[in-house]
Amino acid sequence: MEDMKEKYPFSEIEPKWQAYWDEHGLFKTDVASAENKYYCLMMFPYPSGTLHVGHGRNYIIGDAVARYKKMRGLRVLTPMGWDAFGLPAENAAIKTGTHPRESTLNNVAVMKQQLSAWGCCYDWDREVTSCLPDYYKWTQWLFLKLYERGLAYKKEAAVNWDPVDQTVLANEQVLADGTAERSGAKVERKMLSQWFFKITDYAQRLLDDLDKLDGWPERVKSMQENWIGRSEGARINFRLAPRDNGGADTSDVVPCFTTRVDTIYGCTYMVLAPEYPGIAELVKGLPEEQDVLAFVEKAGRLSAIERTTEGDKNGIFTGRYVINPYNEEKIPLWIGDYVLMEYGTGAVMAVPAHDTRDWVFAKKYDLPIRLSIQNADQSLQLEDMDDAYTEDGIVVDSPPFSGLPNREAIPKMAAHAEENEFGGPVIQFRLRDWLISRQRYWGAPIPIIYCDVCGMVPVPEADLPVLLPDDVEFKPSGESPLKRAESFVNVPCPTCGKPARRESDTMDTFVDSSWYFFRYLSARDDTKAVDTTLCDNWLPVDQYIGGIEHAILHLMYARFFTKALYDLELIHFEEPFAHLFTQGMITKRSENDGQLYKMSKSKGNVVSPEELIREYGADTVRLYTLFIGPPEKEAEWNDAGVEGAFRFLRRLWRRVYEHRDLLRDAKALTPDMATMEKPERDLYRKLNESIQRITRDLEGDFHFNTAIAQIMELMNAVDALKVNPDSSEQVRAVFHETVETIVVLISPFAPHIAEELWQELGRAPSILNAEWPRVNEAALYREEVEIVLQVNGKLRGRILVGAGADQASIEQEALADPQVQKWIEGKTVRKVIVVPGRLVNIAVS
RNA sequence: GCCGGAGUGGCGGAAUGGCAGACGCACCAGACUCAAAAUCUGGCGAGGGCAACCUCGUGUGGGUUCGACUCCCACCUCCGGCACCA
Repeated sequence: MEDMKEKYPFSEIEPKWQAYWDEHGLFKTDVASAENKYYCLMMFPYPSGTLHVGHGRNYIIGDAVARYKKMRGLRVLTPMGWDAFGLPAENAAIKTGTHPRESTLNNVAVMKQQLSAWGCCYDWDREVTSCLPDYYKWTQWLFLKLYERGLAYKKEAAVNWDPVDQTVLANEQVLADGTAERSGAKVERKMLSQWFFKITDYAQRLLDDLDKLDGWPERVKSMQENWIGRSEGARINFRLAPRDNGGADTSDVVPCFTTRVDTIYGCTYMVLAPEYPGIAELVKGLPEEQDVLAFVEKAGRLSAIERTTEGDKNGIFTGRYVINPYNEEKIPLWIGDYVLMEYGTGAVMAVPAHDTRDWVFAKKYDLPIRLSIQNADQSLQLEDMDDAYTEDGIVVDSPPFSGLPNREAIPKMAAHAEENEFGGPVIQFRLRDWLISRQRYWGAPIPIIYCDVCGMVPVPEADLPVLLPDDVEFKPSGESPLKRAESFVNVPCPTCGKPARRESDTMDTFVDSSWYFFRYLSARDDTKAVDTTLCDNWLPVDQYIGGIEHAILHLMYARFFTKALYDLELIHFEEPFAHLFTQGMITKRSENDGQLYKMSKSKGNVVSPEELIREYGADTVRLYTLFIGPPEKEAEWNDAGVEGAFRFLRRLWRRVYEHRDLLRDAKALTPDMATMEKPERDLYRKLNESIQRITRDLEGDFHFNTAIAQIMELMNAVDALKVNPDSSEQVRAVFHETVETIVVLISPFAPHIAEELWQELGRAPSILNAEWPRVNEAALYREEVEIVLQVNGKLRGRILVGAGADQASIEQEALADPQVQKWIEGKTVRKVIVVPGRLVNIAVS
């Protein structure tokens, strides 16, 4: 063996061990057996080309978990792949002319190299790349399966239009402030015919099954719950009052949804969304016609954000009336821009006395207001109110329901609607169907053909994949660039053979990422999308690791896909991820304004790993990243902190170097508690306490920061032992065992140095095959324990007592302690609390 | 407004209801050195005291308890999600 280098030679050993792991395929997993399986999954990245240390946290955490679990004897599956379709590559192509496939695959190669330089190991035999035909063929196949089941459908709807990326977006991809999640553009509304996945069919199941996800963070579950937005209420059909002139109407019912049917006797008007179907019909020939149509037209031009600015509500009277089925009252029918067509029925029963929005609208347009709920002391007076009363109370002026507490009235009044066949209880969700069409090139083509004779025809499975053509001009025009590719668009109809046209839109890239974790199990299988048996054996994923930014988007879509595949009987489980870990973002102060931001080029606060790895090595970057704070929380990157991690690894290296001869010779020695003196006995106890604590930290929620702190403490204790070649046999034995154990304990975090030192200590590589250290319970025993002495809860001293000391004698000793004497002198001892092994608290007065 | 999470030294952070501030960073002092770097040793919440020690201290105010960063109630601030969703 080569002589050990004095200076920690990270730049030599790191590439060496990376090559070793690669050659020996240490993370290549045979999935034929699922015994002791552990599926460790990291969200696969978009290959943007360069990773910064903020991205790195995800992979470093995942790699540490995978290494730890492997050493615990589990058969770990850690695959990696690429979410490789997406707009950045296409936008770059527009600017530079480089084909997205080329730039994407180049970026994949670069990022693979980066991951390797971080020491992150994967089973690359299972690599999936979503932009390659062997993957997107199956994305298309799954689309067809959803289509067959009616879960993929096309409809005309008001959709979110991103004017910068020139494409439509799903609701999930629009932020609360009305800007696009990706481009930051202000989203516009457009009426377009688009493809949707019917995720709303799964709303209740997606909500219910959140309860099963014990391994998920509460906040992610709560975010999904908010997003799904279930509310219980009632559907009530108001009758349209006939025209005065007796003219006919296409429909004579206006249904509405309400969660407050108890207030329906206070309903004084009704409001329709401007997009409500048939408004033109409704007002035809009335004096109000022109004004109403102008109002509708104007509302339609406003963006979602302009329309939904709270407070300002605009409306117009239609000239028509509806009849409240509870009291047969005729009330005016209005149109209001605050009513959403997408929620409920697009019609709202307005109860200004008990709804703040209706109150504002009624005041503005001088509409009548009527109380139908009274407060507890019956003191509500309309004249005194300056806002709606939305609290609970007693139903009034609502025969035959008057006098009921309103919460009790709700089910009774809904049942009344059902009995009389003008409505009944219903559940309403906020969740909308998932819009998946994108008017862009770099995505999986939607496998549908439009034939003038046969209509919409799915591409036959045998014809998959529908390949993306290469010769396409990328100019964004608001229509898919594929639409201008003649050879792509013009195809014979698969059914009748007549000339037909292909769908030219591509799928949202979130479709690709909704099923990749199934594909890892059979990535090279060209006969089917997913392998049912392998998936059933290896899923749900034991540990999923990724960013909180996907709390709703990807994680909801993937759950939906899993349930849909379950219904298709392609798999036999309904939730894909048993445990979810969302790591916090790494932030850094911007040099521009000194504020903390997520790392991004535009903020000028990006730390790239290359320079750090060159200067300190990958193990230092890994150790610091894991030590920076609790991994689920945000953390601020601090360059000085990196230095600290480096110092620790260098110290560990030096300690082994300094004592290399002693360590080699001590290999044959065994720690024996019977012959240990106190100093090495203390270290031996500390060693075992550390193993216990570190294991607990990792088994819990991956508390790497405290685990690493514990290793540092143990190292401090090693140094305190002051070992030298003349030390006793037991000192040398304990020293050897402790150093060797430190190397094993640190190996998930700093694997390169651990491998090198492991070998230096005369062990055969790889350390990944080493067993995780076990606690020697006997070593934890203390002959003497320190007892803290308190008087009235304040620390007044400490004593050492034998481990077996009984409460009475501890109490006696405590009371005899001079410090304690001082504080209880002249006072009455009222109570003495003895917590064995911990403290004595003496209450005096 | 509703839902979720968090407030601890100069900084990142640690503490099964039982010694608040582990570990690291920064800083200060000392050793080594011609010197520097590196390394090693020690100190490092605030206030008081020559000192032994004492008082205060985990966002604020109450409460439970022998004992509260930890549990309960009310509130403040910050972060995230939802929000004209009827």
